Amino acid sequence: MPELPEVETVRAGLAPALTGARVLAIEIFDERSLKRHRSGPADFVQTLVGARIASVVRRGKFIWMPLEFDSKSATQQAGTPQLALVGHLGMSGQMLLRKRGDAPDKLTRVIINCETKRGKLIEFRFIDQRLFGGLQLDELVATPDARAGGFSPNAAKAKWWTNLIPASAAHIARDPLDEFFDADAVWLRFHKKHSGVKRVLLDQQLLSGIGNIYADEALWQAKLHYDQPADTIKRTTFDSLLASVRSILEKAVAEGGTSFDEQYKNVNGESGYFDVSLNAYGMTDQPCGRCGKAIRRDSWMNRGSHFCPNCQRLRKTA
DNA sequence: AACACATCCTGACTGC
DNA sequence: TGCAGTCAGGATGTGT
Repeated sequence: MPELPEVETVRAGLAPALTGARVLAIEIFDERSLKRHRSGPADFVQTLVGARIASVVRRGKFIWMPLEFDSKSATQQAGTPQLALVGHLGMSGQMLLRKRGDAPDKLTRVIINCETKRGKLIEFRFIDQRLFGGLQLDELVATPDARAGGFSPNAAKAKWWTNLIPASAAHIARDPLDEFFDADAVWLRFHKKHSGVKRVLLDQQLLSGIGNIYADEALWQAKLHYDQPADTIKRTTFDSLLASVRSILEKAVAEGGTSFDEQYKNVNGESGYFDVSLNAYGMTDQPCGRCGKAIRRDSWMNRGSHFCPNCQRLRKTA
């Protein structure tokens, strides 16, 4: 499912169409996609209809759209919290952009009808097979470090929402592609952890955006076993692991995300191409691209860990 | 506090 | 064809 590169591809696809767009109407086909919106589906609709989308922002795997309300500007000035439409793709979510009236997409859970700032009528469709993802309206709060909440292309000029983040995503760490990502600070916490390095890489509160695929790929590139305890890893190894993470994420972003299965789609419903360059994930029994030994898949945390048993060995220190 | 684990869900695909 | 079993890239709450 979607990890940082897929979510960024979606964000980048949504932004040109949705920035400045106004919400006209909402169709809910499955309320479970709104379960994280605590005030209920009716409140979701009532609040969101009429709002204008100010931007599309991402941190890690979270996407949010700061909202502006013409009719409520007076109360906003009086201290009402700023709101954002927050989305998470979970394991199987997609966010598609369609023209009003286009053929239906399977498993569509919510449609948000919008008018773009150029006056085009479009549908933002939230599709989700497993319902682990969802949409919600959430209050924006100040970031703890008073810097940008997340990535968006028009954040260069400070806007009212620049240094805000949805409360529900405030605990999510900056991702390795974030311009304010602090490698030294991450190292300080990383090297004290006794858990296996893969578990630590997947901890969104330490660094965000990495999921099972890119964890396996980065560990393969850095020649680390998934269960190598983080506190046995030297700073130089951590640095090269981080360099691997960054280069893999950047490459995947440049290629528009992975499409290992049919779940991941960009906003036009198209798959990415990164799967051709996977070295570990999904390569069970295939020869390792470095040494030729068969890639192994271990059952791990209710999912899979793919690694080369020759290149990626558990060591006393790494 | 830090860590490990169970749990939330459905649909597509595989193999008998 | 039908059906049971398997699998899936995440996040969170709970218990130790």
